[in-house]
Amino acid sequence: MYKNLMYICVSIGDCFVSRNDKTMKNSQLYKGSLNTIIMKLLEENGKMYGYEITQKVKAITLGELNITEGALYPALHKLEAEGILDVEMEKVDNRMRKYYKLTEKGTTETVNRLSELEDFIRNMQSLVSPKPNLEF
Amino acid sequence: MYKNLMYICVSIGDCFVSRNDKTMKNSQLYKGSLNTIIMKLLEENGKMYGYEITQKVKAITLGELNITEGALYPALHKLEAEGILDVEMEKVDNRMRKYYKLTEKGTTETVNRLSELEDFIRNMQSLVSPKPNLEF
DNA sequence: TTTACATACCTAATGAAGTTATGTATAAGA
DNA sequence: TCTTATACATAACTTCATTAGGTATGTAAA
Repeated sequence: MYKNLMYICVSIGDCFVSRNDKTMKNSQLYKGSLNTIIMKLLEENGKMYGYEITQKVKAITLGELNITEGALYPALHKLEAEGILDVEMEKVDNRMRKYYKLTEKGTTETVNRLSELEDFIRNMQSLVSPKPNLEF
Repeated sequence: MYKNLMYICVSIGDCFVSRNDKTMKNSQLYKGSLNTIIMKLLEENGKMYGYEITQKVKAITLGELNITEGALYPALHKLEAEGILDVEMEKVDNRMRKYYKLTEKGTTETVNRLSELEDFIRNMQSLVSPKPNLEF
């Protein structure tokens, strides 16, 4: 219902939806997973630019996860500074794009991150699933 | 290998492992999941005290996730302040224990949190699994 | 018997990651 | 022309967890 707030209040009158739909809140659970997501997408797609990443994530999660630009760009810069990502500027339709791709180090590191994610998911499922009795 | 550092340096000489094994680092991925974990454990076990929660989590995850006390106790206090948890003091073997259990509100909220966790896991799996071609 | 370890609670300073709210700029469409 | 979409960026703030302590009792080893 939150998702429809914009449309509702537009029909009533003015609405302070500055530029994007800020009514969509990501769950706390996504905290800490951004780098892994970025690296995995780059591993899969070769090279991507920031805006493309936000759109791809939104599409794959059917709108449930919206990467904020304030989180994404600093994250990309940090990964670049750490030598995980390489950057390459390109001008498309008079607009600047910064394409990111994994370095060799980044590719190796991505394998580790994905393995950590697997462990994490497995552990969370152990914690929340009505597990078979351990005292057995 | 990090896990064995304590034993290695003890065999060499002095080692600054103050009180617990501080060499165990949890992945960034766990950030944001602590409240959900606490609430689910309480839903399952009725009532638990703080130390018990840390041990239970360590056991279930086979030592992979270690809740730090600096994270746990503030989290419990916050959940209590929000009316999610009720507290009950009990003295056992001359040691004080604070047993926590879900309030009615807490029980309702736990259902939401678990549903969020399911969505989160599903979305993360969509993002990282070599998914079937969406352009098909 | 003193030292260490386990149990059991607590908090303060710091760090890391994300949100919110902006700023800048071009292109497309109503 | 005004809005929306594309495309980058950062600064202030919040939240969560880590690090690093403090207090106290019980038990086992040195």
